[in-house]
Amino acid sequence: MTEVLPHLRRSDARDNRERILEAARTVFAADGPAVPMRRIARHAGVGPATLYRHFPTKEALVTAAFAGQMRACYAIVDEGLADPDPGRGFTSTIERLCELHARDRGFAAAFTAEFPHALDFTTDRERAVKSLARLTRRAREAGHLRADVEPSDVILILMANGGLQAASPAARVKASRRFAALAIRGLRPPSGGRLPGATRRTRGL
Amino acid sequence: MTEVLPHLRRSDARDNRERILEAARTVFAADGPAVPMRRIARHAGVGPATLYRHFPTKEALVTAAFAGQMRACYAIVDEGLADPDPGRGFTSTIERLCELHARDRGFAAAFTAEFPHALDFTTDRERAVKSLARLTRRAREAGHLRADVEPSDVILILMANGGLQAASPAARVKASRRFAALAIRGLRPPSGGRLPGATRRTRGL
DNA sequence: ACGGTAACGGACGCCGGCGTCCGGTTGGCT
DNA sequence: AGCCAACCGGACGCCGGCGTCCGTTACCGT
Repeated sequence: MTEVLPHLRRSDARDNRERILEAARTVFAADGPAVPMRRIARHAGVGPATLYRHFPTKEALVTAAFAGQMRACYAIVDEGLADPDPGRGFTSTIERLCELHARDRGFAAAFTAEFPHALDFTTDRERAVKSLARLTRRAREAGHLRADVEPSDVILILMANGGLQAASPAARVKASRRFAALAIRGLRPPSGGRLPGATRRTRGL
Repeated sequence: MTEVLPHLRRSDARDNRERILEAARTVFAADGPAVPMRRIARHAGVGPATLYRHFPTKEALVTAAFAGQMRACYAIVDEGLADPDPGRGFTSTIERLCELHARDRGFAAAFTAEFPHALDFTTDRERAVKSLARLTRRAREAGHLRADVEPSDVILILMANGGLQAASPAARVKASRRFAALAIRGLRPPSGGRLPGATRRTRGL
């Protein structure tokens, strides 16, 4: 994991790398991933050249900066799968993912689809998506979700959650919580129990 | 309404104004309101100066370009209120608003909150929001929505709907439809009937 | 302690968007 | 038909972000 990169042979380089990553996390979280590279450099107390040497492209920086958040996502989904109660596992996963995304604006954008073609962790992302799908099917087959709920609906909800923009992070989190609760209700069977009969059809779709 | 502006005394000026507006609608709808002014000018076959003469600021252009969409929004909400069935009126309003916003990316952004302080139709927007609130309360009091649903939840849903980004407009509309159906279910009382007893509590909030 | 080199960061040129000026064009009125 | 002003749009200078070069600094190994 902690391989010796060709550079980083010196201590100050390692320090700078860390300072850059921390600055990136802070700034991205606050203002989204669209901020100019130089602002991150300034915030890290570092020249632009140094920033570019460590992370030649913004995508590289984003990938490195959000590796931790990405792991947190996996952890959330895995813990959901580990929950013996499929319904509770599903619910808490959605809630926690929504909150995570609300807290970190930059990560939300990156996770959803900031860089069109492929962020470096696209593969990892797919793994998480697959787990999420398993989690969803498990909850559905246990009768905690309507029969017509599909894994893609969860993605839909997560994307929609990303649309919740607000001035303060606190307001974002609050809105996100409310939204998650609402969306989860939308996925549950009519009476909350299991398979209470035919699923009522909804207009369109 | 069709007052004689100080300029526009000549026919070519009126023509250009129309061409600019049409170009703006097209480009904004396709790529959102962040596109450079010059691209709209080019698309309209007009020089930058002409564009700026007609619409000194991007906000002015957006306002003018989306006046029609804005009216469509009013119409949708008003028709919802005109529906004798409060539940159906509410449902179809949400569905139609979501679809409208999905079709026109630029308008969605503008309507929600593209320009922080005040788009020119902020007042109008507030009127629409008020009507939406009335529509919501009416549906709730008729027992078509859960007792704890608030008008702000509808705003929440519309904002969330704005987070549904997709490459093609068609995909956006499709996702938006699915999402609207899901969200509406999230607002309905457990068994779809009216006031079937105490509202089940949800974790948090 | 000292040489060599990894690493730093100020400074540079490039690009694209912005808003405006001004010489040329053209519609409208007599 | 001919004038005049309303109107057009190419061209300009400004700004801010980008990515890179190179002289300087300071870390590390002997």
